[in-house]
Amino acid sequence: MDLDVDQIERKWEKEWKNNGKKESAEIGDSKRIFSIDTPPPTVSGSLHMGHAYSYPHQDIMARYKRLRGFRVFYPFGFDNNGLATERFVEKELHLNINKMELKDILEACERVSGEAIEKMKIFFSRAGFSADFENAYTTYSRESWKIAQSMFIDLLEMGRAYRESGMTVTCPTCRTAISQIEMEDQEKETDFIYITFKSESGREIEIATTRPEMLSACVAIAVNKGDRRLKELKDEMFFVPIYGRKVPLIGDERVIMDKGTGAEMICTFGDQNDYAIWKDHNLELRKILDERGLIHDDGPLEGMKIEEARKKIKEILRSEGLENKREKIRHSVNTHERCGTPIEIGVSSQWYLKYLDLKDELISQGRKIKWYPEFMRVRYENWINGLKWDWCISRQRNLGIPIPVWYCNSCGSIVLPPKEKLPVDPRFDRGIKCQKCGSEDLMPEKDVLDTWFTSSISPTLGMEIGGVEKHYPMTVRFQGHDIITTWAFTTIYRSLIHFKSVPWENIVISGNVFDSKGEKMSKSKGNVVYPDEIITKYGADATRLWASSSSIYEDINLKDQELVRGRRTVVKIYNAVKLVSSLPDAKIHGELKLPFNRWMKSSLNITVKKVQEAYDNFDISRARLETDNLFWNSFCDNYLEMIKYYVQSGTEDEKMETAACAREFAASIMKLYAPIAPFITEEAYSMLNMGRSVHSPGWPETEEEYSEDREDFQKVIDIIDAIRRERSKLKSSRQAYSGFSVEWPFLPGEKCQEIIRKTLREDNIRFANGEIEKIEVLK
RNA sequence: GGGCUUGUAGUCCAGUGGUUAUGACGUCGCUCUCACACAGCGAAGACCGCCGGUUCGAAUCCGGCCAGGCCCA
Repeated sequence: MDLDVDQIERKWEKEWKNNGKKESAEIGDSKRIFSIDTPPPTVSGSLHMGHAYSYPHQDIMARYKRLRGFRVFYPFGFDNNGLATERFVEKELHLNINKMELKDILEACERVSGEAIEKMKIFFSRAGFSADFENAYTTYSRESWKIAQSMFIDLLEMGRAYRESGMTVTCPTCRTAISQIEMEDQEKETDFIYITFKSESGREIEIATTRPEMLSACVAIAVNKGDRRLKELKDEMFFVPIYGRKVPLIGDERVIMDKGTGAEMICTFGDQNDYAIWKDHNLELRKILDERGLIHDDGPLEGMKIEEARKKIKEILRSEGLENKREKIRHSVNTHERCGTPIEIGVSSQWYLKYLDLKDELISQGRKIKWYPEFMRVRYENWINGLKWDWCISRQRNLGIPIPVWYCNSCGSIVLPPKEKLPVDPRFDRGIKCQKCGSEDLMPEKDVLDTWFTSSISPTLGMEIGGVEKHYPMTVRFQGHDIITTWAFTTIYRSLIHFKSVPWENIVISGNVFDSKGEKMSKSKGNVVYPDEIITKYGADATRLWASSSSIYEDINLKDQELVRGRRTVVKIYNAVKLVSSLPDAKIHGELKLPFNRWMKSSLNITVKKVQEAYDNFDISRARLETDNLFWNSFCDNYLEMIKYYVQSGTEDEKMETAACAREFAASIMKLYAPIAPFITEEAYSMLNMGRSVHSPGWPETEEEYSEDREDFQKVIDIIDAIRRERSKLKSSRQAYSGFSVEWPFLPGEKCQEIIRKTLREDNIRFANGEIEKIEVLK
């Protein structure tokens, strides 16, 4: 008969909800706190397998710690703030956000993301997560605004936040400035165009460029300082093809000699390298890109988008014979991670958070946190060492927490709202006066804060909004290795400047999920599998068992076989407990007499200790492995086979002792599995009539008992195994033999001989003490 | 290009110096035995990526190479 896993899981999901179980707040010892800083999932469509893989790890630890009597703080949030959500809503409603009123945009975002969050909650509940969803926060709530704005003002007052006009990295598609955090390198194939510049005196120099559309912004030609052309041509001025302006030749060590022709054109804001050279040589400013990413060259490219302009200028260069050569090259381009658009360099006023001065401190903060695994910290440090610019936190978008600032038109000072007035939205709120001159003629700041500005204070949000007692630093953060440089980094940074503390004592890094072939899942490849499909097919417990099947930090492929194994474990648990639950409901009194009870008790205690140590080290797969071994091998394959005779036909004492032991052992094993497979263990626990929930505090004991008996009895099991092997060799179901003769270096006692006979259901087994292990079949 | 990391039976995954390398999926026998055929018992299947070194002894430590992955340029 098939076990209806789905029905069982739904039953308990409902039961837990109805009982109004407060999973986070009141349970456990208030002096022993285990708090989890959960990365709020981004509200941008459906959940992916990465969520189904890494969120169970947190939940398993939360459940384990509750069993151990800890008070667990497990707040949960949803990230509905910022660009990702705004773009999601845009897509979902087929909106052209650029043509809408700000108010309408924000309203649409709030509505759509609210619906998406409800759907996500349904999934998290179905998957058996025990986080505090009742008090779930969102990163865009009024409370979040208030906290984020208040902290922004703190940063301003401590001189960490500043506004500056300078080079900015912008995304022409998303039409906003972005930070280094959001940049991503991508290999792209591009045309490398060779163009000759001629001088007034007819001398020539050939340059190569991947961005011919920037020609009208060209303000110099640069070669390496060691290039002989620098001496030969240094007094020449060269005409920019098509545009005819004159530009000088300069030398700079940053120009790579063997790339292209060794000469390149320097445009204002061509790329970061251009910008640096432009700045150091005090070259002319030529800005040809506007905020919308359109080119203004007062020439053939006027008003065109970048891609379009590039195509056009290549045509012109070719048709006018100005292009010497065209070469396909692959090179890496900085792009915006959200949309893949190559970034542009511009000049504008933006808000920044200063952190370049804190590199050493940030590294030492990182070292105060215990990383699981340790080597992941290296990535954090590499990232910090590679930081080039302060964190640009202003975004020219609609959805985001407003920067709580006005600018006084009379005296020019920055006007802040009083903290009790927070949250504010300068785009709508009026009635603020300049603190300095009293003027009411203020200009509101229209920019909003980067999403990471809010995400980076998730510990604070969790505690303040999630209704959790102050407990800082939190015990642990779980997250993927792909966001070490974003989430982990920004959180550690914010924690340092606001609280002079690390945000958590531990950080546990998990891997990514790939498809069954080990390839990244992507919509374009069509290999995306969604978590709800998996749960529907295999059940939530099986999915969680899958998530616990290998080391957390390893990338994992979504393989059927591991899910099948998980489901089998669930079925096996159910069946084993079904047998035990049919036995008389007895309690253990005093010393155990039967050797298999003593052996099982001892084996159990050893395993409990190992499992406990594994969980304490966040080594979930190890805990799973040890539990599996004990349950499947010792408990099911041997112990349960042994007790069958004794609970049926043993003496009254034997019956009672064994029934009581089996029940207690099964209940203990359920405790070991409970964090990983919360549903089936709850079902099993109720079948065992244990009264309480398997998830109530309580953990089996670990004292070593009967350890000598365990070792002795292992020899008995060895004999059983050997006879089984012998019997299997006969390949016959018919009893074509009358029994076995066993010669063994170890002679089992009377009771153990009986156990062997009864377990194997072979009445005729003769035992003798011998030198070697020898078994004969009696005809 | 730099850093980190992985490479164990057809497949997945344990194992960090010491006897015949763990377990699962799959395969092949036997068994529908009274919890479970989504099972039990048993069997076959691994030059532990390749090369070299350290060591009495290496899957395990060191170096090089090859092949993946991730992060950063």
